[in-house]
Amino acid sequence: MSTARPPAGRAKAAPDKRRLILDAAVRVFARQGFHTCRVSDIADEAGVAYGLVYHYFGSKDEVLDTLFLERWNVMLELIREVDAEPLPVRDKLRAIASFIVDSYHHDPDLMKVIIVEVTRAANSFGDTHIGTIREAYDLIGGMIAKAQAEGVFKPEIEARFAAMAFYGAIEQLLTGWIFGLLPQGEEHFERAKWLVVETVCGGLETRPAGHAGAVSGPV
Amino acid sequence: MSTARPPAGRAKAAPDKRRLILDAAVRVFARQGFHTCRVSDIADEAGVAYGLVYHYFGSKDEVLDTLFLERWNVMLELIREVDAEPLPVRDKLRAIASFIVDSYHHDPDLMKVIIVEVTRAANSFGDTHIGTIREAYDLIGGMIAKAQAEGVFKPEIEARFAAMAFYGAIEQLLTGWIFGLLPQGEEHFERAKWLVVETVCGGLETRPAGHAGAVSGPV
DNA sequence: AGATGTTGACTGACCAGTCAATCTACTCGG
DNA sequence: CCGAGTAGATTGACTGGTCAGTCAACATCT
Repeated sequence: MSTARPPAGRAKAAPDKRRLILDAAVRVFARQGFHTCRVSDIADEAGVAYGLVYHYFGSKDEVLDTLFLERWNVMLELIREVDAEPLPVRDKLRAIASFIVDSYHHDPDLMKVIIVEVTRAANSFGDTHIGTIREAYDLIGGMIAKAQAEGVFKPEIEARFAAMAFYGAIEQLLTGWIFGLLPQGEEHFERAKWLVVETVCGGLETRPAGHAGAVSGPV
Repeated sequence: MSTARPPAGRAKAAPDKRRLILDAAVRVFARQGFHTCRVSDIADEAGVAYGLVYHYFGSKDEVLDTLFLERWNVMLELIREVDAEPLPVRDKLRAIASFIVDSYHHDPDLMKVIIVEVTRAANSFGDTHIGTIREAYDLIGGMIAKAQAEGVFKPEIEARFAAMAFYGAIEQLLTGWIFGLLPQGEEHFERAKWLVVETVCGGLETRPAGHAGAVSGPV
């Protein structure tokens, strides 16, 4: 049941096999998929004995759970921080899109695993973490609702729906990269962030005019 | 290898066990997920002997492949038809959104299976059908590119990206329904179609003004 | 009688999870 | 400073159960 068993006072040289296993699992899950890979694949990839995986994790599932929660909580944290600041919606959404795209840029395998095996897995893992996943959607929905209350966004579109569409658009861009359907690279990543925010905000904003200074593209 | 083995000249009373198995598979896949269910679950659900599944299909995989292709090809067909007609982009996209949402409305389980097990499964099935899946994205991308060429849509957003965002927004709405995160029902389905088109087109159109007659909502 | 449909017991492979043994690294009394 | 004691880390052979796919027999139709 325990999700992590940090060696606490460890700080010096130790190779931290737990981390090693987690990182290896990301690569293996990304390459073969959670259901198709064997626990021994993870152990091999980590250069570690089979049994050690079970020393640190209660089950194969727990390895994936850990990976997901580790990352998703970072995102939740960021969303909350952004939400707390007194920024225009557009900037808030922009920050979220940036975070997700940057996460992919930084570790494509991890994001692939999270999206494919958890976020979109309507059975097993998706169900298990639905509450945690939902938090993100709700937070975004809240931002949009607030913008509507302030008159920045049109009120006739349910905030929850808009939040899902926004998040879905981002995730699909990642999917496009994962499947090799969209061109990757720094430049395209920046462009994608801009596109998503521009599109969604453009469609939601009250005053369709006034793209002042934002029309020319990202960075 | 063969995907289907249609009984050809069949037309009369036969219970058409093949169809029975396919329909049962949809229910079982939707309920338990492809990887977690056993072939015997499908046979049981269909009220048919285990071996009969292998009489009609070469493998468990082939059952899913068949379900996916059957439906995806219908969608491809629709997109091509819509594309061929001389309609404004907005109407074309609207038709696509409608089709997908209606498909979910008509058979939620089937759409759930297709999305969760194929469309978004970056390994195995996703890879197998990537070409077919891509066709849909390309077709939509083409529509958007054309609209850009005509000056209806802004040219600075890559059409391919916009297509992915559009499709992703729709799929995420279905995901919201599948996970029980969004309210369902005729009314909400109609609203969702409108939202997606309104949002995406609103963000892509050249003249952000002129929502004439479309602002008040669907139907 | 031949073809096609239908049955379900069986097999062979595979793999998650267990466990007893071995190996560290560090503690502490002498 | 030493060496027995110990707790955690690490190993990999093994087990128990599961399940995709096979097949030989039986049924039904033409």
